[in-house]
Amino acid sequence: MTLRIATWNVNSVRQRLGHLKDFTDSHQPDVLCLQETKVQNSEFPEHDIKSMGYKTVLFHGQKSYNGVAILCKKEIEINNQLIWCKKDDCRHLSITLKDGVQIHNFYVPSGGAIPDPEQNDKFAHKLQFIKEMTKWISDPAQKNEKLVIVGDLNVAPLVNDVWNHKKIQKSVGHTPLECDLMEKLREAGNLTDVGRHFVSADQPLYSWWGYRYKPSFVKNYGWRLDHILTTESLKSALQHFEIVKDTRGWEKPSDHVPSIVDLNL
DNA sequence: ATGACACGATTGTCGTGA
Repeated sequence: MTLRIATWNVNSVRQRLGHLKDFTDSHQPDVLCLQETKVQNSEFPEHDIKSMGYKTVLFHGQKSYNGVAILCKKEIEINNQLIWCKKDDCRHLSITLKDGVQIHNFYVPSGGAIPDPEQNDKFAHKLQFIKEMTKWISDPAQKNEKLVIVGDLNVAPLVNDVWNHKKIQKSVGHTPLECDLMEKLREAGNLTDVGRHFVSADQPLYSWWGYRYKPSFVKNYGWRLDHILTTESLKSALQHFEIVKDTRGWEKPSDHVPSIVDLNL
């Protein structure tokens, strides 16, 4: 059986319903994890999403900012949401499927503009969040499970995860400190970076193109901020990976595009 | 070189994203 999991920072679920339907129809994910839904639970467009074919729709949101959701066509055994950095700011949701595969959907804090935890609380929060994830995945109780960790991790860890490594090194999201923390997270869980499992590290690979500089997408000034990581027990199941770049060229797009993994279970 | 745009909550403009 093939399980297709996708992750997409949609930058407002209500603004992206048309794109969600088109992506669902064209790529048929079994599980679609969303970030930056930007809507409180009472306003979540549950009915619209269910009519796209998702049996189970889980959401954890707040007004204006953040928010995650998991859309699933399969039966779910367990669902859960964890608190990170002692704040319930809607950055995590997880499900466990009947076969024991756990899917964890994360929206890591972006970290503000100044890459200094002394001067910038948002950056301190981001560093703390990644450290907590590292501690969490270090626990053999997690590490030995069949885990798929997806989401907008807001770090582009490798040289070819940004369009200009030299220029961007001083920017939040690609500082040596953040890149190092991401590598430690990966090592702590003995995780496979699925994108780089399929696309060699010497090739550019991006999932985000900013809005502010208009021609960013045309010029391919991108960053790889969205990730899929799997634990060791799923490594042999990895079958296919894809970043669906097309969506960035659609009308009124999210600044992020979906990433997809197929697992052969 | 951090401005540029998009979004939500608001009614004028601000906080946020990265």
